[in-house]
Amino acid sequence: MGTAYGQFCPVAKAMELLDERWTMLLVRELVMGSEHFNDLRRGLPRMSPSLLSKRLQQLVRAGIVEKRVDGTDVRYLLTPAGEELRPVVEAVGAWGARWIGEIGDRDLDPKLLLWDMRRNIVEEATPPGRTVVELRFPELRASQRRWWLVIGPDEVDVCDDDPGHEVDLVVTTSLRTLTQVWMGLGTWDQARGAGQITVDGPAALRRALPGWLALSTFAHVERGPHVVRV
Amino acid sequence: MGTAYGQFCPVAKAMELLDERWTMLLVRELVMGSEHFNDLRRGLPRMSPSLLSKRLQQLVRAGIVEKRVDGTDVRYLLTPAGEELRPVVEAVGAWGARWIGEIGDRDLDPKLLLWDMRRNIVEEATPPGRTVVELRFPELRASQRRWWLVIGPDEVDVCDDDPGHEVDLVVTTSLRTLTQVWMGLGTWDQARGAGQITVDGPAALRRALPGWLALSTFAHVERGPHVVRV
DNA sequence: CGGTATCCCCGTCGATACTG
DNA sequence: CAGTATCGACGGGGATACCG
Repeated sequence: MGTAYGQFCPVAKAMELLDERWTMLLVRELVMGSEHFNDLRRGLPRMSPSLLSKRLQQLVRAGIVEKRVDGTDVRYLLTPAGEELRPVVEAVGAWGARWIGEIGDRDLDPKLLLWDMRRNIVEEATPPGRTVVELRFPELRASQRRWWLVIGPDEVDVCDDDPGHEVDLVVTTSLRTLTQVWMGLGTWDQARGAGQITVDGPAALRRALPGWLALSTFAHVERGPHVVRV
Repeated sequence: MGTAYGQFCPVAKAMELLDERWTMLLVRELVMGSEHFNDLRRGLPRMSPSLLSKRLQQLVRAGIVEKRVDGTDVRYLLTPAGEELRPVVEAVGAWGARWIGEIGDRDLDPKLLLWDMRRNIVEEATPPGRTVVELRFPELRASQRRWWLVIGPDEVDVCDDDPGHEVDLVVTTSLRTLTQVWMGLGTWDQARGAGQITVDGPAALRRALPGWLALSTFAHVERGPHVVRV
């Protein structure tokens, strides 16, 4: 790992493992349930594959992650020690949600947002059969303007080009608005009331939408004054 | 801070502030109550003063630390946002105490151990007047072999050379044993029973010692299998 | 899908010295 | 006590290409 701190303190020893760039975010992805290399990549799009590979090896060596190979299927699973990092990730995320000020445009990413949303969709609350939701961010450049969530009976897909299915719901908003709603800063209904989100489609589907589109893990953290600059 | 992650996730935004080397340990020192530059240095002896200065400035800019200058007196205090990092430090330390395997010889440091002990001494439980405890680590080289804790009526001093006062108690042990007791791996009495610690001096003082020499903040964490290698 | 290999730059950090 | 100044190396990590 990084150079040792030369301290016996448990905080120091733990941070020798955790303070390298990307490591905590990788642990976050594992805690959130991603197991495959390319799924981890989707949650960490700015991390190079070689660095992801290196970090995974470090965590395996440390005893935090188990690499389970089953034929062609490779999974990275948290060991019990790794699973117990969940409270650490939660404490960090709760602090961030509570104190970090407004996020910059550089931190908005439609692909990442959709991927996060995908992970939290409440399958039991989705309509039977297949539901296709199109998301439109008119302010973005063409290649990032339209996205599709294909909520099948058994799985959810995120597409950045038209999957060809008939669209059931069209959500039009700004990327910032949807990100903020997802993070729990203002509610879906507030944003709709303010005209910042419009939803087109059958009334039943529109009403049901907030029921299965669960928000971020940290959406319900009680907020502080958001004074921290980062 | 370090390069941005380009993610809106609160974990990512928080780690942009916290994942640089030394930062979490500096926050630990502040959470533990150190306020002066040179006190912070004592808790972070391998950190260069310029880097400490830089990190403090970063934390001040971020809104986590307040630099309060009062004449010649300079103090670094946690803001409310910084104070709320305490649960993060505790989660990290608890995880480390529970899972990190045996610490290496490189992580043992008598000066740091005594400084940590000094901070946790229960002043109300110390004997009235001045008590001088000499600690002996026979296995260390001469310059690190003898230490003195001078527990005055109002303050506690750590000395690495003879303060000249009459010594009330002499504790002889190995640095590793004392560090492990301090961290909660085995008790004072167990170590004494095993002949790994001897205490010489008046019986009343010997009996009282464990009462005012409080252990590490993380000594009472329930331990796991200590399988993590770092 | 699941990674490795390579290359090179730039920034961090460590070391040391020095000052008000 | 409370820091700044300087400087060099080293290696982390970003980018890119490529393989099984």
